Amino acid sequence: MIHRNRSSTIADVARLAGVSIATVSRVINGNTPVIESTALRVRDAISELKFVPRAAARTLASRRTNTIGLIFSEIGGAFFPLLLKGIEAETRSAGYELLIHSTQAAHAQKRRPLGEHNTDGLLVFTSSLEIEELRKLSQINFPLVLMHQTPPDEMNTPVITIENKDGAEMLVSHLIEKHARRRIVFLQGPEGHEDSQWRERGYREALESHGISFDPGLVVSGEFDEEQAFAAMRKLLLDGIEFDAVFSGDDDAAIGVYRALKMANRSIPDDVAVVGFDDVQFSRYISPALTTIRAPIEEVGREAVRQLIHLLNGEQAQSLTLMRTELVIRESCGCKSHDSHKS
Amino acid sequence: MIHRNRSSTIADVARLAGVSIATVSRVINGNTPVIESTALRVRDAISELKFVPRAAARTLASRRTNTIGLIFSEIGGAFFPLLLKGIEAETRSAGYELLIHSTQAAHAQKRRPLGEHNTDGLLVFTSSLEIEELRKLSQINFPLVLMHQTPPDEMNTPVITIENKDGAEMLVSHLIEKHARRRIVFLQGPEGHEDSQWRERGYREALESHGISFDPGLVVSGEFDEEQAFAAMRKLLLDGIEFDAVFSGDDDAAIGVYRALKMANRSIPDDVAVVGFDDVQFSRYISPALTTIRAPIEEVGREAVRQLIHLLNGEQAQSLTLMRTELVIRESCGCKSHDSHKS
DNA sequence: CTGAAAGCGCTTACAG
DNA sequence: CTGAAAGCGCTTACAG
Repeated sequence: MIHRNRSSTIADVARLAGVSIATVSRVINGNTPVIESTALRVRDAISELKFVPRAAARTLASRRTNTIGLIFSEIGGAFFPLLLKGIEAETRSAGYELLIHSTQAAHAQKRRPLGEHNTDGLLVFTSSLEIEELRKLSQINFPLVLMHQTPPDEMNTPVITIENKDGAEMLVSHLIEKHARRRIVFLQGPEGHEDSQWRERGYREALESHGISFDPGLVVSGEFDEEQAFAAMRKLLLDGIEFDAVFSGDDDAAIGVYRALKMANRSIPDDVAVVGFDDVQFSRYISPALTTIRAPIEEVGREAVRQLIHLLNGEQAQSLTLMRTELVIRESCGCKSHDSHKS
Repeated sequence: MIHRNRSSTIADVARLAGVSIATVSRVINGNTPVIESTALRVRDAISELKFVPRAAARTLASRRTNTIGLIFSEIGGAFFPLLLKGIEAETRSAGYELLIHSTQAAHAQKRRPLGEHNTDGLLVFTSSLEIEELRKLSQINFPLVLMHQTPPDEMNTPVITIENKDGAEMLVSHLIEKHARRRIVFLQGPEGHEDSQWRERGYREALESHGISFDPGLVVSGEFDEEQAFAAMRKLLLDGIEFDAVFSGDDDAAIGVYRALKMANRSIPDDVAVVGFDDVQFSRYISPALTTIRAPIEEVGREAVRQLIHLLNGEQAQSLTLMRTELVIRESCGCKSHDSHKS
């Protein structure tokens, strides 16, 4: 360990200001009235000594970590930055620290990385935590907010999610109504993925309300993943399945769909219209620009923090927050671009 | 505050195992020999009580936070996820926690969000921290590693950065040699941005070594930003400046360049070749696919953590780590795509 | 190899 | 409004 001249503590401040450490603590926390003149002396001493309270000591004494934990599975995807941005901003403005953990490369960890021992509450994205883990946390009443995942009934944990079904329905209805498509492929996400299930429901309802009968042969698995979607489309093409549109499940998968169609010399959107979901950064830049659903990802993050903070304050939290989604029409559906962003 | 039945402490474990808390501490930390049979009893007690040590108590007692801090300015950009991914993985595998702070929306914070009071060391990206702040931390010998930023001479802080100059030189030489371009615009990044300065140097050396004289009229500011780059290109075009290629400074700026050129009906790459820098996610998807430099961003993050950990262990750290960059040839330079990823 | 005890740096009843 | 003191839950010399 490198030698560092011990930085000052609350005792140093108290001595310099000529008060007790209790008084220093009170002016720092501002939760108990302190006579202004002494408060002033304390503040002077604090800035003279450049005193910064140790987080660990405060946590230990107050039994609050003042920290929120975020558990996410795929750091590094196109989805994460936006979510994180919202969460970071809101966490910070509420005066909390943010501890992040990715369960992605989860080598059997001996110690739970995030939990009651180092956070006051947890934000959990989709299936980044085993349902059993969630249940345990819920049982000890540990403050928890889920994003894009509904908890088991008995778990009464607040969840923030988006209008997946409405979004999907808008998308598919648009293909049917404006572009006269009737054989629309749907690429499912990972097994059990809730976003995918709702999107599929929206897809089916759109078909139904337009009198198009559901064809199970048009529903295949794209895993919300470029490569998987590519493979699935290749197979469909090789099998000679007929279709005039693809709802790729999400934007990442749309990339794979584009590749497969181009390889097969099917033009987008003339031969096959393609639509995605999420509106991540690259969606407007691919060619043709992707028609998709804008999900308010950053706002999902912010709202999740807000609900968690309600919980931390012992207040009531909203058990379900459903965020509106919005149709973003570009070119891959067959429209001429409406996107104000493009020239 | 919600009531939670107090979870078990080291004292509970000690009682159940019939040993002192010191012994429990020793088997947890494994730094002092403990006879196997008692160690076993302790481990049993730990799992029976589901004991997890409080981070705060350990920190306070050991005077180590076991936490690394990351200071970054622009969460939410295309660059951040990759960097974070590398940092997260390496931090975790070294057994440290990661605390993240974005200085982006830095409302005057009363308390330094990350520092000696809550971390053992800090990772700082580019200019996300004032040089004065850096100096203060350096003066008290606080472990610090910089990314993409060289410290003032007296500061002897390790830095991890990439071969900006080489990369830029490869890019510009490619334009000159393979595509016979001679009037190449360079879009600078933000004022004082080190990456930009090196890239400009590479640009100039490439010109020089090919006997092309430097024209200051071709160097304008794009700020590594889509909108700024768009505006800069518009102006160049309106001013009637002649050019046959653009090195946009980074990939984000390339998007703005594309828009401006398309708006002016200049074809890419026939009329104007365009190259970027970074190889972020969207670069292969835009049309035409962007020729750029691949920077090993994730590896920069990992290496930064490694160096910081050397510092934390009181070992010598490498004062400068320069990561290789790689030319990624796609279509915007005028080549037919070499990118194995595309069909 | 193990225990008793001091101490890490704060917060917070409890008195006054 | 302010102080003395207990206590938060660990780690780590110091003895033995």
